[in-house]
Amino acid sequence: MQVPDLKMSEKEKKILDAAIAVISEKGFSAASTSEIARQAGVAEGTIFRYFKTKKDILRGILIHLGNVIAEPLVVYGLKKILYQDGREDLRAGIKLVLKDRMAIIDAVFPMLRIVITEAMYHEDIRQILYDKIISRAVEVFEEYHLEMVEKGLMKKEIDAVVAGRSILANLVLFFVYRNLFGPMIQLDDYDRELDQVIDAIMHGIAIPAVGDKK
Amino acid sequence: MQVPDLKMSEKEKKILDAAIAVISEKGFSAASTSEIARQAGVAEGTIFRYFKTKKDILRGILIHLGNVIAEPLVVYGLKKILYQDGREDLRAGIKLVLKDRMAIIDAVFPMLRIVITEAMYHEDIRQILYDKIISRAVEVFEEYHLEMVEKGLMKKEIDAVVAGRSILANLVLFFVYRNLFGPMIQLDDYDRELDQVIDAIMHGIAIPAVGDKK
DNA sequence: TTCAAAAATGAGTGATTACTCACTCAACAA
DNA sequence: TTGTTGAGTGAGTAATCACTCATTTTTGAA
Repeated sequence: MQVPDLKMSEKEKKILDAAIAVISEKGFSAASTSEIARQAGVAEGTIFRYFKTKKDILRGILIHLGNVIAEPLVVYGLKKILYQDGREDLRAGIKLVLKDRMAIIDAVFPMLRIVITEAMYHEDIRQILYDKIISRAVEVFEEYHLEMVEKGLMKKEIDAVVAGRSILANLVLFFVYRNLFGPMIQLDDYDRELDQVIDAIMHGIAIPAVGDKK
Repeated sequence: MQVPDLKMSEKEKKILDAAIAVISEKGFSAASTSEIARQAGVAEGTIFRYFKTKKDILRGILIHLGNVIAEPLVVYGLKKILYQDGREDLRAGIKLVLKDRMAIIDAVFPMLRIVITEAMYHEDIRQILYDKIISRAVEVFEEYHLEMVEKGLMKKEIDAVVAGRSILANLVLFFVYRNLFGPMIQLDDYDRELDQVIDAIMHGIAIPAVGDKK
């Protein structure tokens, strides 16, 4: 996925694209500015006209992710589910959105990999990640969750954060299992497994005691 | 958490401990052998008597994780749940085990962070991770899952892999949310949130349709 | 106590790093 | 045509890197 324009010169876009590619391949520390320059087709000095330091390139990637990618990844499509009433519609809607998100994650994975990795090591990166993406995602999901509780489709006993995290968690590990460990395992039928994942998210993995209502 | 002995000289242990500390702090590429040596209290040359290359140190950490840490992280305590019959016992057992796992993850987090990060970038590391830890974990959980299905406590419609992944996923994101983003958020009561997480794992976040049995 | 083998050392090596800066040159104004 | 500007350049710089190896220190059997 290419970096779209946004008050950004052609050169700057080229450099960011190259930086994402190289850093995602080797990791931030192992990626050299000389290789980024080569990949971008500019002189090494040019990079430092647009980014004061190498770390500024990382910040640029992160801000870009927040501005351009976070919105479709988090918000887009939720409304589609939000205004369904039937339970089967809900399930189908969730499936659609999850499939869609899998595709988006796939497309922006290089960028995500960089951000996730660096967030594990640097509190300042984590702070930006939280401010630009996570807090916004929580906000959006809280609204959605409230709507679902009012419709009697989601449990009010489970907080929005826990519920949202459960969805995200299952989605992420589904992705990791398929895309990172895919070569090592015998992959099940995608749709069948996704159905099970949704089942686990919606109704859990345990059999409820007889007579239990919730 | 310190590296325990296992056919390992005092020096080698010291170097591994220092390597884990330094690499976990800065990342593998940014960690220098000179700093690892300083932290270990040995000369830089000594490191290369025990590890042929820097990458061998990483391999050493990974193998150590597989040999010593994976077992308690994955297997230990499952039997405690396995031989409970009551449903409330099951819930309490899961809670105990999850709490215990949170503590273990906390203790080995430096090591985990290194392995997870490098696994994201290198297929060969991923392969070792799969062979030494994941495949073993799947094996253990499959046995547990089968037992639970036979007791009528877990759904047979959801595969062991999906069910186990759901538990792991919720546990991991619970940890990440609390320990990495803890400073940025207002933390709920730990036990209350953990109860909700278990609820989400066991019975899902959606309200089942009236008349539904599973 | 003696001495050979093993372990440990740290200065040295060539390669690579992020970053600088004196310079080039295309584009436009006067 | 001449002068001015600033984006773009890439050789240069000091620092740092992983790794080597000649030398010193430690060890333990005789």
